[in-house]
Amino acid sequence: MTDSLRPPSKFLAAIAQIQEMIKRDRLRPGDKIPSERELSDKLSIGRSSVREALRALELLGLIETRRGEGTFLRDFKDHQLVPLIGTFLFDGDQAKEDLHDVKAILELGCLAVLAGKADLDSIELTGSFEELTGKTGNRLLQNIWMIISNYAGRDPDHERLQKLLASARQIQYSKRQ
Amino acid sequence: MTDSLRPPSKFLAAIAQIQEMIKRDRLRPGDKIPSERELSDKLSIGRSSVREALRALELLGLIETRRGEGTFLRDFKDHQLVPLIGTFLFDGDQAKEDLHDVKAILELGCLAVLAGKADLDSIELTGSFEELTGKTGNRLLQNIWMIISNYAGRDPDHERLQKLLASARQIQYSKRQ
DNA sequence: TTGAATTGTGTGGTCTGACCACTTGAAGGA
DNA sequence: TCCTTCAAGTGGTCAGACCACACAATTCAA
Repeated sequence: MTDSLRPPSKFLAAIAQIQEMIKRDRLRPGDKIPSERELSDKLSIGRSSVREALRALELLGLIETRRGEGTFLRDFKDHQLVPLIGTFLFDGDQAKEDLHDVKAILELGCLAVLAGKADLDSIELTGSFEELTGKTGNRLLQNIWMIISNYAGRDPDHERLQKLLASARQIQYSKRQ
Repeated sequence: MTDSLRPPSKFLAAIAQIQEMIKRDRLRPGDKIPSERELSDKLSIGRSSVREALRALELLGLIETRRGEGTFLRDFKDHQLVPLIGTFLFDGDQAKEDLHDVKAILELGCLAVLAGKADLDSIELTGSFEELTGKTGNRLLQNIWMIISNYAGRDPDHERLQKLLASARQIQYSKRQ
């Protein structure tokens, strides 16, 4: 007997089954998922373990719980995720630079994506960058940028944006050739 | 009375205090953190709530628990995090494209960072991209790329990498002017 | 009839105590 | 010395009990 005898913890099992349920029932953000007691009953898992799973998912920002009402699927926003991870991950000062670098990378990439959709020359850099990420239609990119940006702090540095835009235009032109 | 009357949940409080303890005691990956019962005692929080916090941190890949031994700080790797998030986040087919786009963006950015450090011309695209992300020295970038890449699946598409490298070189050259 | 107050039910939030399974190391005996 | 045994500590899980809260139905007074 090597291993594989020990079944996955109820905690993980609960997460998996909850996920499956969400998928099977085609639940969308905002929808309500069964109560803790009901889940405990249906999955034959103690309420404690169900709660551990739900709390974990909540910390990930995937669900939202409202006392007296229930538990709801959440839109992947307003996550406490990264500030949290950041606390663990970043200690020194180097981290701050990393953060800004990644942010810049995402923004440059965002512009590059837009370059493939429309003419960059027509893009106005008036509002926040958030609008631009939205225009890409790439939800994942948008989400990651929001996460990073939220943690990095907003900087209305228009000069930097102009430089980014310039770089992006170069990419665009090079693709045209 | 507007609000702010309701104290943060014990669950979140536990997470916060555990974090603080880790920071205060200068705990490093591999170190052992106090047992659940001890935490429950020290923080004056029921063991259930402590467990909810620990399970959440475990799902994030921040800690590791070994039955009979204890709970240990973990290096931010091998996280189950994103396959999980992905299951929630991605439904349609559009998501797959998003994923690859973001991956490409990160890789382009990675090259751009390297362009600021060394000569891109000397970079060899032999091994996996993982090496390159490591060379940037940007842990965050590395981590995010690993997450995305892990979920997007590895593709040894050298042709695409060459194109990326070309774009990166352009950026580099434009900066030199 | 209408409106406000009450109550009931369902929900998440938390604690406690009790087991079980497992690891470790110390105590004991061969 | 070496092996066995066992006690203590740890995470894993469960059941039950409350509490705080939200909501809807009900009740009762105006």
